[in-house]
Amino acid sequence: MPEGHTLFRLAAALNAVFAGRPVEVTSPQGRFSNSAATVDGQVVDLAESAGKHLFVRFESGPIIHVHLGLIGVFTIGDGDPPEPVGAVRLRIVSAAAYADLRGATTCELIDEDKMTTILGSLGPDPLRLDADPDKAFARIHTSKKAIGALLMDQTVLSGVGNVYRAESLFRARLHPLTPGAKVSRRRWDAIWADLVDLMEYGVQTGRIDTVRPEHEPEVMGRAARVDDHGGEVYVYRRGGQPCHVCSSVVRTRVLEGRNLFWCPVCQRRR
DNA sequence: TCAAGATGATCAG
DNA sequence: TGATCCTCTTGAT
Repeated sequence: MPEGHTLFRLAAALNAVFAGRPVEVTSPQGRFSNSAATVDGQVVDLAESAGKHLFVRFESGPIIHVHLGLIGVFTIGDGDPPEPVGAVRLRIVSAAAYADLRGATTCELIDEDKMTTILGSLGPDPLRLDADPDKAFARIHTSKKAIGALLMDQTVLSGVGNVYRAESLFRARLHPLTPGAKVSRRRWDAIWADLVDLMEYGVQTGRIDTVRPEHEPEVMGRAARVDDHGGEVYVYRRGGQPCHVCSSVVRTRVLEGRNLFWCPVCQRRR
């Protein structure tokens, strides 16, 4: 259930149990069997994330590339693995731990060149130290598309999903249908800095909390958890409910196939 | 018990 | 833009 912070945490968790160790790699479901056999028994070098992509490198060269998509889940456990439950596409097992992958959009074995191609297709990731927000602004600044759509475009910016989109635009008090070309440099710098802050918090806690005491203390008492995927939020999945800040009814509509949420007063169109 | 919807992305038309 | 992939949770029946 991924936005960028989920993948970042996942890479760290996989490194903690598998990096530098030989692992058994299987595909109980069968769809990854041939590729699994190629790396079965090999030593894991390093797991790393970029945007919503996850890469598990093996010392012998091959790389497992995973994209969880909308519904994929990678679970990690200690000790001996249980009998596979459901469709386990990929299972990695070491002497002390195991990891099961289910429901992923992508699970494939790739080489260094393919990984370079994938990384090259992605916009800057707010969680990576080498990320360059100028690259994203260059795309946004010249686009007629809505900023709400541009933030979700992984070639513009990587790792941001529907929750961070809705919440970062609310926190910037920016209407999601504002054309990219009308977003000023100053505005963009503030959104980027906020995304870095929100996503680093997400890495630390495993939750998406965008209403936080240090940001807006007066709102804390009114904010309510939406569900377990995240924490206290301003507008995400709150369509039809009152805005925590101004009490206006939070709006919702579908934009490019994804649900969009905003407050029509706090995020007034200009 | 069952259907719908969900933090995503790709492909066809 | 809609269909599709795939799994899990939630809410309706």
